[in-house]
Amino acid sequence: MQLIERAFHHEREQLRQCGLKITTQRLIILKELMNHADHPTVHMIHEAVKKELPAVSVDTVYRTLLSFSEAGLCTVLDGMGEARRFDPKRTVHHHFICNNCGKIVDFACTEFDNLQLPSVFKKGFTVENKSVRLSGLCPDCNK
Amino acid sequence: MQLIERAFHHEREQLRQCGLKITTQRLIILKELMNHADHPTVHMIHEAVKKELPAVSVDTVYRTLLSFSEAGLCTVLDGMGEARRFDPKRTVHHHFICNNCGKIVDFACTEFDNLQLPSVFKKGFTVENKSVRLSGLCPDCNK
DNA sequence: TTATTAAATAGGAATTATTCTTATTTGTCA
DNA sequence: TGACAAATAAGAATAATTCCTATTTAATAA
Ligand SMILES: [Mn+2]
Ligand SMILES: [Mn+2]
Ligand SMILES: [Zn+2]
Ligand SMILES: [Zn+2]
Repeated sequence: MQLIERAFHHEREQLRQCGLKITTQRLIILKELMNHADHPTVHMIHEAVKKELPAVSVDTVYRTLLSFSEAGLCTVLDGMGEARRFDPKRTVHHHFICNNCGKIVDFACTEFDNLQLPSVFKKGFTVENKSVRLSGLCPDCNK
Repeated sequence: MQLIERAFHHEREQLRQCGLKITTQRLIILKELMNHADHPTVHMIHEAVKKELPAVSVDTVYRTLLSFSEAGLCTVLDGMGEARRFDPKRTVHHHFICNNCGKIVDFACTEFDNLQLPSVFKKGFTVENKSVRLSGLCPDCNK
């Protein structure tokens, strides 16, 4: 555990800032998540983490990634009929999802970001998230 | 089956226009779907259909609703980490999803509908669907 | 530093949504 | 009416996610 002690300065600091207890599992999971620009699933992160921590449980990966998203360290992309995907990109952006291969492509859309919400949501609702979702076929799947 | 023979004129016509074989199951499932303005799940439709057709299988409801969506008779709202929801509303609209109770609220957003897609998608991609997704708390869940 | 304690974890079972398999039934169309 | 492809029922299989419980561990106060 000396290795862990020495490294993971950045991860350690992020957890501390979020008030999350610092555990070996969390440090490694956080580092793995930040290494994946491709919206990884729990399964992908679990596989990667097992290389450094063979006994880590799938439940821990789930719990940890969900607590990261609650803490604002990442976001969750629910659905697509498939497994939940996690997104380490912290800046505002949107997603195109390929209906054939499931690939997720990030894009920006400032015009949309600047749109006012419909007035229905002015009262009573709390809108926590606002995003554009495109779907269709990616260039690879378009033959 | 005389009842089915006589009624379901509208459903029968819709199936015919889509080139879908007309079966008792499809007629009843279609009618039920159109009765639900609240984005029903497969389970909800299955329960409703069983009242008229007790032996209908869950697999048939799945298969049928998916073929309806392929035929354009409805759309599928994948995800939310929960069960797939089906949407009989045929006009362009968008959704707010309550993170607490799961309720889905329709809304229109013409300004968004009129936005140009980012230029990334001009070449190579085929964008089949384009929508806004809001999430947060609905008035009921906001205490 | 050490003892205390609440939080985190491993491991596996349970749950739930969805898909698959196979034998049987049913529309469609000639 | 008869042939045949398509649709269905029933239940098994698969996969994602959550739950349960005994054990371990990080934070912190003495
Ligand atoms: Mn992203
Ligand atoms: Mn809708
Ligand atoms: Zn693709
Ligand atoms: Zn709600």
